[in-house]
Amino acid sequence: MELRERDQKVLEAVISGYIRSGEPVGSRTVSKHYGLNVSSATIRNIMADLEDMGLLQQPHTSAGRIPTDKGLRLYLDSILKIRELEKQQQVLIRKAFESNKNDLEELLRRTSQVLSQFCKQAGVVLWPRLTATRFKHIEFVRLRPRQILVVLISKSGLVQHTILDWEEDITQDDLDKYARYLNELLEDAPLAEVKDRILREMESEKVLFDQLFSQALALSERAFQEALDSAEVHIEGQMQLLRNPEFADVERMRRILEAFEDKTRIIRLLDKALDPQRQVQIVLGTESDVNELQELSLVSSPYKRGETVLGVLGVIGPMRMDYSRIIPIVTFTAALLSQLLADPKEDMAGQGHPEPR
Amino acid sequence: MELRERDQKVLEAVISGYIRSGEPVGSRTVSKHYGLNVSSATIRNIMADLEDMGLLQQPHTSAGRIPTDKGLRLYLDSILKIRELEKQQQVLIRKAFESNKNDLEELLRRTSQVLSQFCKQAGVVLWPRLTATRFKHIEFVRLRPRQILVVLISKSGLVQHTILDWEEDITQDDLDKYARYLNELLEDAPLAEVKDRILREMESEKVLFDQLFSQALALSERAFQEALDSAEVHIEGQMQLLRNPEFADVERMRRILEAFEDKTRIIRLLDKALDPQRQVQIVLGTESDVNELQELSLVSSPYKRGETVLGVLGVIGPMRMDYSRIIPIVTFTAALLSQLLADPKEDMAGQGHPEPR
DNA sequence: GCTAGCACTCAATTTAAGAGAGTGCTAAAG
DNA sequence: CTTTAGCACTCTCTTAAATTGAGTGCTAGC
Repeated sequence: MELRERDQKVLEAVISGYIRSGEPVGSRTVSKHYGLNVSSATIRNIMADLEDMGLLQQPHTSAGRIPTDKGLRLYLDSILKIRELEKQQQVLIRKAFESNKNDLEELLRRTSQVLSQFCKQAGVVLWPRLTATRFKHIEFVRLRPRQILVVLISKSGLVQHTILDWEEDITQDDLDKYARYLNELLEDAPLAEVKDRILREMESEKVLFDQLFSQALALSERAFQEALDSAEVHIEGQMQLLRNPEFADVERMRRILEAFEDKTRIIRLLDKALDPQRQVQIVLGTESDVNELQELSLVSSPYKRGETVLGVLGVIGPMRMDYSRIIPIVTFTAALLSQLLADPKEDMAGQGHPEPR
Repeated sequence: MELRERDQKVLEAVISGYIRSGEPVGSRTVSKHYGLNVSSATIRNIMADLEDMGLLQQPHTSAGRIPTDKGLRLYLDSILKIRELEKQQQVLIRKAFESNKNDLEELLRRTSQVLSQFCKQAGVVLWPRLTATRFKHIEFVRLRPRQILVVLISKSGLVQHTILDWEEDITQDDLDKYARYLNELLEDAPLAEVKDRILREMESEKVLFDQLFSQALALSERAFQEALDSAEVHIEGQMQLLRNPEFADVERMRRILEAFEDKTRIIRLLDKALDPQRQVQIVLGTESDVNELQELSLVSSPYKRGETVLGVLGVIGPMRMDYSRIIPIVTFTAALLSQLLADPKEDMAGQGHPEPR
């Protein structure tokens, strides 16, 4: 079931017409405005064929056609040609990043704002996986008896804290000792390897006979467990979605926005999109397993430092998005963010120039 | 212009009818369902009087009446009697707090969830003002040359961090010394006084001649400046608002929800409601200066540790909320939170039992 | 001062009629 | 065999008119 050149053209015309207007596209419109020199009747025949193939569908008899998911998928995979982002837009986006606070979290929040603003949809940024960064510092603070606050800082400046309930009370002095020991032991270690390193250390003789060290390691193990599992995502401009006419129905919109409140779903979705191989990935809602997001679609791109993928960023909008406009924005933003991250901080695996202390 | 008993009754009937249904309430309904033994014609006369007084209004001729802001205000201030929350509900709310993680931030997030869930509106919690808590720990980490990450921990377990750009490079060893010095100097100090204490210390002779100390103080001053100014608010269940039929208009709803995205507005609103004198405060949107929230209303209550007001929590919903149900929930939740906070951590001014180290 | 009754108003709902967009099919032309 | 013109048909959307119903204000009588 191969598509001939002309059939592709028609599919493309229907899809881009639908993306522009949100309305079903009829044969007349296609024959007139998309430069195929055939009559509307011919288009109708082709459209009927495409419908048989499951690429188009009719909301009702005597309406125009809209793409099915399958049709959209085909369009995205093999018809749409992705251009580079216009220079002009590039400049604007660069400018939006200018008030560079050097604070990573700030930078990521800004990124999601930029995405949302330029794409007029919801912008999402999945926080860097801690496992992709390097250890910088750990600190224990005794909040009250048997309760310890652990602050973990990655070399990139991400700060994570957890409160641990510990069976046994530890004085602040001891905690300080633990921290000094661990800070030395783990200096500059990739966080992904930290747990291994702790386990290896736990087995070494030196530790086996030192109550202090072994407790420090046990403590840090628990701390890292909590820290490395956690994932965080920042979503900006969800309300832009309300601008899309297809979400005029409040009840439906409410369900969708409620799904956004539980971020674990979004994280799951983004996690799936974290494929370092591909520069851009598009997940149609129907392809995901998140029921509430069926009618939406995600355009995402991983961002990296050097060769290491840190996280993903992207845009969530209605299936009917102007992909030809949004894809370049997303990939450009991802590249720009990667560039901003690469520059002055060396945090990535395999390229550490440990700084002098 | 005094209201007679009966007039009050009618006002109350109209308001509670309107709150229940969201529709204008007619004279027949009032005379039938609200146990005043007078005919609808009499009610009509009274309603006309109340309208003259500016307490009621008609959306159009031949519609029933709805309260004006003034009428609502009068109702809230002098007619509505606030009952205690039903025992049954109390138990449910207590239960919702049970998985007590001891983590303050977690607790506050949970609180806003509870508020949103039980009130079926948006729940908000203004984070404790750092100035109301005590100093626990400060830590400096040199991220890269001339860039320092400051982590500030309050005794209650709140963690704040900022990145400072410093003119001059400081080694991690020196930073550690600074931290030790400051941790000793500021031990258990109320954060509100910390800046004073730093300034005083800066003038003392001991420091004047010690380059190290003076830089430590300068650094910490900048850090505290950033930390103490920041305010944070957690909002949960905004989407519940979409459930209210008066927000069926997507465009209007979008504007409101967009206002939520910029939290500074909400913070300003809550800040105004932070009156330690009153157990519960109600701000009608029209009384606030936030344009986007004109159609909403806030029911809030301060929460404390001991006698110190830490922050505010509350519920944001349409003006037409079931205040008689929501006010008890809000005050109860505030009291419960205060109780949960009071118990095992001693962090409040004037009652410190500093823990042994 | 209260109430029954009635004329009147206005929004919301229902109904009917068109208009418009688009299709599928057929038959003729290329 | 493919393309095209033509036409009947379908279905939605818009508009206007008619109807319904809730509610009011006013008046006159109790």
